[in-house]
Amino acid sequence: MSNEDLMQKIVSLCKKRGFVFQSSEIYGGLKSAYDYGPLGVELKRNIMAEWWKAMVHEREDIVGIDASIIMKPDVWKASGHLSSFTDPLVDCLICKERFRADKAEVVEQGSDAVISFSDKGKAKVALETLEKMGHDLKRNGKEITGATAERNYVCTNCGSPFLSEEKNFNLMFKTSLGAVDNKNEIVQMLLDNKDLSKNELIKKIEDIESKSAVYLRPETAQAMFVQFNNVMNSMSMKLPFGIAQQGKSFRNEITVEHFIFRSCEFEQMEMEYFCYPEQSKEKMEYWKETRFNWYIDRLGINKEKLRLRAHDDDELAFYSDSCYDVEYAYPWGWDELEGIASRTDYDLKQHEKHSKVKLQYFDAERINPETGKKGMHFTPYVIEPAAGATRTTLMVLIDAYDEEPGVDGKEGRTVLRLLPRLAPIKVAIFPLVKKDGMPDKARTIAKRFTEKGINCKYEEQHAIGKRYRRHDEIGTPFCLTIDTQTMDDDTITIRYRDDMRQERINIEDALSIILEKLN
RNA sequence: GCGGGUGUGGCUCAGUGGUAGAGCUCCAGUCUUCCAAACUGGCUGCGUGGGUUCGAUUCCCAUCACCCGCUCCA
Repeated sequence: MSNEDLMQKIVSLCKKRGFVFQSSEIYGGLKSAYDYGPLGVELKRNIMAEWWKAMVHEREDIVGIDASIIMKPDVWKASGHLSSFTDPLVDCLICKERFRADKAEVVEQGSDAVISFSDKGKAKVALETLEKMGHDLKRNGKEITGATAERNYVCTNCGSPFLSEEKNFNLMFKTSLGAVDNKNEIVQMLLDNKDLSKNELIKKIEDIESKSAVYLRPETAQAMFVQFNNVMNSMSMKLPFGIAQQGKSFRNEITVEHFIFRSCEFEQMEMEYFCYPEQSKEKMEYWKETRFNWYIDRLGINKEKLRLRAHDDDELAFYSDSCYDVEYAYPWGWDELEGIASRTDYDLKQHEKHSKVKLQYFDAERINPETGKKGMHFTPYVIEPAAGATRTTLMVLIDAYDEEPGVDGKEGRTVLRLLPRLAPIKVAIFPLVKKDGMPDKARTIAKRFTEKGINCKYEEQHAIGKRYRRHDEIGTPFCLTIDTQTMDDDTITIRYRDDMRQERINIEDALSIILEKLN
């Protein structure tokens, strides 16, 4: 099976069996937006619950929060997202290349511009385009000359000075808080300033808009820095300690791709681990190992398909002193699942600077080198394991997908070999046939599972074989079947998804056997 | 954003300038006692908007979405 086929099959299975649907499908769909169906929501929640269990419940040193998605814009000014998330993008009108104006090589305004192409043919086509635009230029082989640089940069690809206007592309979703409509104010400003240039007017409109502008968070991390004091004080946290959060984040991605892998609305599982500066190296080692192993031990992912990759120096954000990505071998290649970044004391210090509120830790035992006495305030360093819940869900589906060919003239089957703990439905309970009191008996048994918090599904339609195969396809690890013998001696058959093996067991034992296999 | 491809019932696909079929699924019934059984009957569709035409699912244009590659990815 080719990799492209695999992705198509996953996407198709997701829709067919109720894992993931295209958002707003009946209206033609919305780019990069997906809805989780009845089984998808179970799977995603199970994955996120595993994370929460491992990162919060099972640990003394980490606590969770659930912050609001919209925060005061000052947060994003301090974090740097407002400025660095805004890229001035320009399109080349000749070669169609899109590039960042601030990253283009600087040239002298008014100097001669040479537009060059990889071959004569492309140059010829470009010359025709330019003629249609009303420019009379000369072509010499692969190059076109005679144009003048109108700005202090030209196209990074072909050197053309014929460019679109700079468009500010903000990676954060902007909206406005409050029911007030500022259109009147904008119109009045325009009427009052008819003599201003276009750029000056844009600036003024932005000023008006910014009064009510708020942003959807592009990451969950900032709330954990902003609430540092509240969490530390209310929970009496002692260094090193962590704050964890799961939730939706939003980014106006330039390119969205690979189904739910990169989408504008996505879900994160992030944790900020605060520590003494001198501990940060050791904690980095600890977290990258811990997080890597989580995928193997707690999600049951194939070890061979996971790797830990250190960022090159040129990949590192300026405030970060080291960063590792947990990557998975997706059908399209190795790609990111989680980033574990050492962020130094950058974030807390930024917020301290902007909010004028001290975001520091007080250690009563530590000797302050300045005074030589016990007791010292300082800004902790932070290690941030930031995982994508959405892409983890996709990865789990891909990793679990398997097809078995049919043997002895029997139909082949599709199996999701999910770890039982992650399966949307843990147990399916069937009456062998729909009569002789079997349905009632089966329902009674199903109730005993749901009462224990195990997601259990009763089903009676179709033939028994079809029910088994359908549950293989959605990853249900156990099927229990009630037959005539059950009515006599209270035994049932348990059928295992992975090898289709069947065993006859007592009803009384079913619950404990399955509970054991779920842990 | 660029280039290429795709869009036909729930799924996978076929097909035609005269409003469409198959397999599977689904629903009802008969029958069925363990791995997608059989039989009978039934529901559901040409992504959207324009244009050409007597007539468009088919041709043209636009648009939306998805896939592949490039670009981008704090």
